[in-house]
Amino acid sequence: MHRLGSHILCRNIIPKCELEAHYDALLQSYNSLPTLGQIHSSLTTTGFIRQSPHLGARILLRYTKFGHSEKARHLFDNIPNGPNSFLWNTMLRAYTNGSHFSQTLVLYSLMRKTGIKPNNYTYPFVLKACAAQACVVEGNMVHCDVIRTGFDSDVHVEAGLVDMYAKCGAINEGRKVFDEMSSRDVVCWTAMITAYEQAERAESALNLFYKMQQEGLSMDSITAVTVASAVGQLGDTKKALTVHGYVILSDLVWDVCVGNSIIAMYAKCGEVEKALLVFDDMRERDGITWNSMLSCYIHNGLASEALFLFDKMQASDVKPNPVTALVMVSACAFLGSKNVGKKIHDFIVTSDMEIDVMLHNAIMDMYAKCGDLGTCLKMFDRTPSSELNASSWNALISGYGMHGLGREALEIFTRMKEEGVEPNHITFTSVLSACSHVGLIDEGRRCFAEMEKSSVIPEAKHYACMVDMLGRAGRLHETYELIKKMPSQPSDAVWGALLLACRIHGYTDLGKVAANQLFHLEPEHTGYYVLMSNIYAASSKWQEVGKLRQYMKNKGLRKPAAFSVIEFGDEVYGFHTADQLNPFRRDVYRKVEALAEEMKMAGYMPDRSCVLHDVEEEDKDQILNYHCEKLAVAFGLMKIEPGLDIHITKNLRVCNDCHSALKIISNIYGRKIVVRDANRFHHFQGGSCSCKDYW
DNA sequence: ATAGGGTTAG
Repeated sequence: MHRLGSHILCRNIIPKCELEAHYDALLQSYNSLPTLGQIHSSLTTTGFIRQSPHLGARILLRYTKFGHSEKARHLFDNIPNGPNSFLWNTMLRAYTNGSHFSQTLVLYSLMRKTGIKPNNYTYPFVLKACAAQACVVEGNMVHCDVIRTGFDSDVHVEAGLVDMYAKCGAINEGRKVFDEMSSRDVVCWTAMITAYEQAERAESALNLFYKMQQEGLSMDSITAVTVASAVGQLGDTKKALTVHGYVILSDLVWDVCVGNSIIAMYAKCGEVEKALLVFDDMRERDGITWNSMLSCYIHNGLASEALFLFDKMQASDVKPNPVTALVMVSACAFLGSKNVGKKIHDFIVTSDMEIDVMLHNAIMDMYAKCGDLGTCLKMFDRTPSSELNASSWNALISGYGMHGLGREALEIFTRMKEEGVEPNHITFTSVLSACSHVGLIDEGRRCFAEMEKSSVIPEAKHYACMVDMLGRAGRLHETYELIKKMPSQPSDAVWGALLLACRIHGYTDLGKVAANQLFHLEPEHTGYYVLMSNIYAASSKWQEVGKLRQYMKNKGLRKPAAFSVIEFGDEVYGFHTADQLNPFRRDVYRKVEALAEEMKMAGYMPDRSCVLHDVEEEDKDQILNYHCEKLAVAFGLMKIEPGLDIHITKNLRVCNDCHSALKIISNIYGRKIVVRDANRFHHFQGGSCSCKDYW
């Protein structure tokens, strides 16, 4: 600041133009806000700022660069003879870029009142502010000004208008502007395509994209990303391949953002291998690239592949970020892999990444879903209540519920309300299903009534919980009445819950009502055909059973593969019934057959009704032996040292036969076996299950 | 001297 001071002292002997040049140079070379403030204040105290509008404008510009719109505005208001158009635009830009959108609009109306003429640079800033706040009325007024001042054929202004209308939800207005343009460049096309994509009108977006190509315009990386997102919405592999082709032809695949969006597009189309090919071919990968590939695996049911890729990511030059952590933690929750989950938790704690509420909640949820309620509760208790939100409480409530601890879940629900946290739709789902798992009917009814009085609108999933709860408890007619009273169309979950209740309690006719709805709503869902044929079988209606089976055969419907995973050390091992590739299959199959003999000695009788295949009766026992949860248990008994619990996660519900077998096995081997199925936890110990056979 | 389209991981 010495130089600056000397200039001020010598101001009387240096001509004004030279002084301006000096300050210009100073402003160029000093790039920090404090210095700028010092220059500003010395210019103010010496009064130069009044003598030289040029310097004032310079400082104003600098202030806007640092995002200090207030300081800039102060200078703006004190410019002798008022600011020129350029400075008006600069000031508007400062507000818009600083997200002070209402200030932009206020200043714009001041500009009009003052009689300053807006120009082609003015409108984009103002339109952006309207778009950001979805001010369609103001936007419309600006549009009128645009027409009045004759800037309605400027391509930048027009693109701004299209975008403004789209962001205000007035797509058709935007389209009108778009259609009336005399010439459109790639930006305008992309603005219009994005408008459709954002409005979830993916077909329209793609049609417009094809039209753009027909007109001979080539896309750029932004177009590519938007179009890929539109295809992702449709989940259409054929279209995905076409878009991928265009991207290759336009030489855009090497753009990281484009590559990322192509991976996400394939992920949403269920094309894991294609996504992986793109991933492997990328020349450059950022955090989003890795996270996209990880979540591609997870959303397509390949969580163990995700764990493998996560290790590779740690060895790469891109380090995991909080989103990576979130993706991985939920993968572990899905798989029920507590050891891996803990490893990732440790990684999160030791790396210095920021843990926000969302991640914190996801970790608690992971522990609960991996059967470690203790750690979940400990984390909850150690968190200051100011840092807990509804999802934190939900994690605990659903955790207790899944373990069949309905009373505890209700207690937490009460505490949550006492602490002033508003329950949301997930809270009510968790509470209702907690009640359902243990048959707390009165409490469940009370919660449902409470929800009807609260601001949470009961959705189909809440009705499904109620139907499940009442149905399991045998109150089938009450259930049916509830369904008839539903304000919306009953979903497949609702009818499914009723069908299950009919299976449990042997109601054939009501079952048929539910099944007919389901066959209509979800014709491809095999589980419902299986349930209905179980109902027929239970009342010896073999002809009907045969008819259903034939129907499934004709339609080529197959039961989704049952799958169990078990953790051993830091590895996750998967088992499914006809797995010829499993490296442990020989030992495991031998063990499972030995188990069958041991169980028979302890009084086990295979439940052949659990086998739907059309095979000889003796062969059914073999099929039962190879059910995936039995294979996983056999593996666990061989590998996991005595004294440790055996944890298994299954993608479907445990079948009746496996449920009774696991009870007996827990008794013979004196081990605790914890199984999480599609609905809840079963803790097998000493010959009985924590669900008390109510499931 | 100033301007328009942005999603992709959750």
